[in-house]
This record gives sequence, C-alpha cells and structure tokens, in this order.
Amino acid sequence: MADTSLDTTQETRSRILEAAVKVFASKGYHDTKVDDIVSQSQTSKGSFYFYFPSKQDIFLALVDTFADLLESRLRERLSAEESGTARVDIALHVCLETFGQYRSLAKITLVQATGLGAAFEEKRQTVNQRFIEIVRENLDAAVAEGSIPTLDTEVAACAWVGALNEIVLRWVYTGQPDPERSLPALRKLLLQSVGISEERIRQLEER
Amino acid sequence: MADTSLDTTQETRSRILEAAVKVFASKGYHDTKVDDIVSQSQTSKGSFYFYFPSKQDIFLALVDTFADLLESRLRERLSAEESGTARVDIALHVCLETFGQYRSLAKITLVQATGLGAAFEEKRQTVNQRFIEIVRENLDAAVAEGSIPTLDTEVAACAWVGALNEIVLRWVYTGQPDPERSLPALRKLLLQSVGISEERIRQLEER
DNA sequence: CCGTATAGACCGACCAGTCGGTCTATATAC
DNA sequence: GTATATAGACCGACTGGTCGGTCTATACGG
Repeated sequence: MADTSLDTTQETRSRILEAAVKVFASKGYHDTKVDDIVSQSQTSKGSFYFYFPSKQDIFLALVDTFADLLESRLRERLSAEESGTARVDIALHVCLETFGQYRSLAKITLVQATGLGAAFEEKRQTVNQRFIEIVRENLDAAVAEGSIPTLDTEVAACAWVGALNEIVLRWVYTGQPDPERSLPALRKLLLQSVGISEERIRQLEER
Repeated sequence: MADTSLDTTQETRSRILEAAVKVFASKGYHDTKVDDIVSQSQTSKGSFYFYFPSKQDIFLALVDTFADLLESRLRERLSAEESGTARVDIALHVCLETFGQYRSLAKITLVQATGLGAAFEEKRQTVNQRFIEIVRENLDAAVAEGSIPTLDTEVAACAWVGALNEIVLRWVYTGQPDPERSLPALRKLLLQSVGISEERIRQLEER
C-alpha cells in the first residue's frame, strides 16, 4: 500500500518512536514486547523492522536522542552566561525544564538504562559521565575565576549529578516534590555545598 | 534421612546464595540464567528450586538482605552519637564501609534493582526511600537542636542519598575515586550544603 | 512493473520451572 | 550388629510458553 510520500512514511516512523517511548517508560525495557510497540503505534511488525533494526537498537537510540538534546540545550544556554556561579542556576533550570518536557524519555534514560545487562550498564555509565563532565568543567571554571574555593571537582560533579538524578527520579515516579519547590531548595543546597556564601546566593536569587 | 545435618544443608543453601550474588553482580539480573547460578554453585537446578521458590525471589531476597544489614548498622551506630552534625560523618562511614565489604551486594542493590520492570522498580523506590527517611530524620533532628538552619529536609535528604549513590556507583564500577579520597570531599560537600560553617567542619575533622 | 511500505503468520531459540527418580544418613526393629 | 524403612536432599532431562526476528504476500504510487 503505501503512500510513499515522505511525509507519510516519516509519520509512520515517528508514530513508532512515540509508541516506543510511551511503552518503554511505562513497562520498562524487558516487559515491553515489540508487539506492544507495534499495537500501540497502530502499525505492524513489518513496519517496525523496516524502520528499526532491533528492539535494543530503538531503545538505545531513544536514550541517545535524549542525552543529545539535553547536552545541546545545556551547552547553548551555558555559553550565554559569563558568571560561573550563575551557571548552576541555568543548568538546573535547563535540566528540570527538559526533564519536565520529556518526562517519559527522562525516565527511560535515567532509570531503564540501568541494570539491564552489560550493554546497557555501559550506556548508563557513559551518559552520566557526559553530564558529570559538563558540571565539572563549570566547577573548574568557577574555581579558576576564584568565585569558589578550591575543591575536588570530580567528586563534587559526581555528587551533584547524583543528587539531581535522585530528585528527578523521585519526581518522575511520584510527581513529588514539585520542581517549583525542589528547584530553589536544590540550588541553595548545591551552591552552599561548594562553599558559596549565603549572601552571594541571595544576590543570585534577586535577579 | 539424608544428610539432614543442619550444617551441610545450610552450606548448600549458602553456596547457592553466594553464587547468586556473584553472578547477578557480574551479569545483571536478566543476563543471569538460573543455570549459571547452578553451575557456579556446583549444585543442581533441583537444589536451587528446593531452596528458593524462583529466580526473582532469590534476587529480591538479596536486595532485602543488604538493605536490612545496612539499615541496622546505620541505626546502631547513629544511636551511639549525640551530636547531630557528627552523625553525617558516622553515616557516611558506615555506608562506605558496608558498601566496600559487600561490593557485589551493593552493586546488585544499587543498580540491578532498577529498570527491570514494575516489580523491581518498586523495590528500588522502597529501598531508597528507607535511607532517605533515615537521613531526613537526622536532618530534622539537627534543625530542631539548632545546629543547622531551617531547610527543606525532604529535598536535602533525597539529594544526599542521590549524591552518595552516584559516588558509590562510580566507585563500584570503575574503582575510582577511592573512598579515602571521596569520603572527606563528600563529607565537606554535604555538610556545607546544609549550611554548616567551614570552621565547624574543621572542628569535626579534628576528633 | 518496480521500488517502497505494510501486514501479520510463522519460526525457532531460549529458559524458568517441573517432575520422576536416586542416593544417603538416620531411625527403628529384632 | 544387621536389615529394613523413611525422610528429604539432590539431580538433570524435559516441557511449554514466550518473544525477537524473518519471510512471504500484498498494496500502491509513479
């Protein structure tokens, strides 16, 4: 059959992608059957395997897509801001905003890519590492410009990403606490943790 | 009757448990076949199912065992210390010590219990929640006794557990950074994050 | 008709869990 | 001390259901 027009075929492809996101997020990787994605997307197994080589492949593609999106957003917004300390603010904002916009994708990336066997563990490690690097770069910059005291930025970056992850996971699962509440609390927590004084934080809050 | 001697049968049982820890930790839940555990433990499928009702059951039992152990150690050691602020120290110590002693079990509990489908996600959530509660209780106590300023202890507890998790995971996977290095860095980070002054932290370090 | 797209029946590997049976240590009888 | 009985630990071939992936048939635009 087949409406070969590009529009329509692309639409089928993205219907499958959307369905995959939905099902993976709600059932997890292993409990998701390819047939689930097929029926959710109103297509067929033939179509699925026409567009994607395997179940694992479409899953990892989703993880990559989201990580790429988040990273590019972060880099873009961070490059526009000079002050090292204000970047925390922006970064947290971008993260929570993006996680919020793509809640299912966030869940897949943060949770499902863990504990599924060797290939997936590696992926999780890699993805997290990317964001730890970004945080670390910025912490190093802040140390260099003298706006925060010297510290072990590797450990700090790791801890920050871990803290953020946990907060987001909680929220993705339970819907609580709301980002509007956790954002300021978390921001203060993270800033204080690297030795930024209360007054400086208050200055930042008043922009 | 057979070798009913408690010693021998218990030994078989624990051989299976040990093997399960080993295999689950190295291959993950889904890549672990019951036959893997059987051959690793030098027993038989029959024995496995004689002692344990299912693969999922032995896995969750391991997670529970570890969480119970950690929780009891924490509560025991924490109850011996009066000062709210010094408890951070103890708690971090107990955690890292226990994770270190039971590295494989730690990996299973922290990682493998995530992203494996509904039953397991719930488990992960529950286990983490238990530790977040402990942290929170202690933070609340510290606020009440006035040793730290008022703050959103729920968010803080969540962030602390997340940060610790990430640090430990990193270490479990890569062996780096070493706890001896990350422990003091993390302690300072966490204490500062809830507004404990540098000088107080230094006081604590000199005990 | 030919290339692209879709459909869904079908295949077969894989593996959790089962089941019939064996083996051995102890209990009891005499 | 020996024979017999029994419990229950232990074994591993087998099965039955489950999916990931393939394959053939068909639709349709150009």
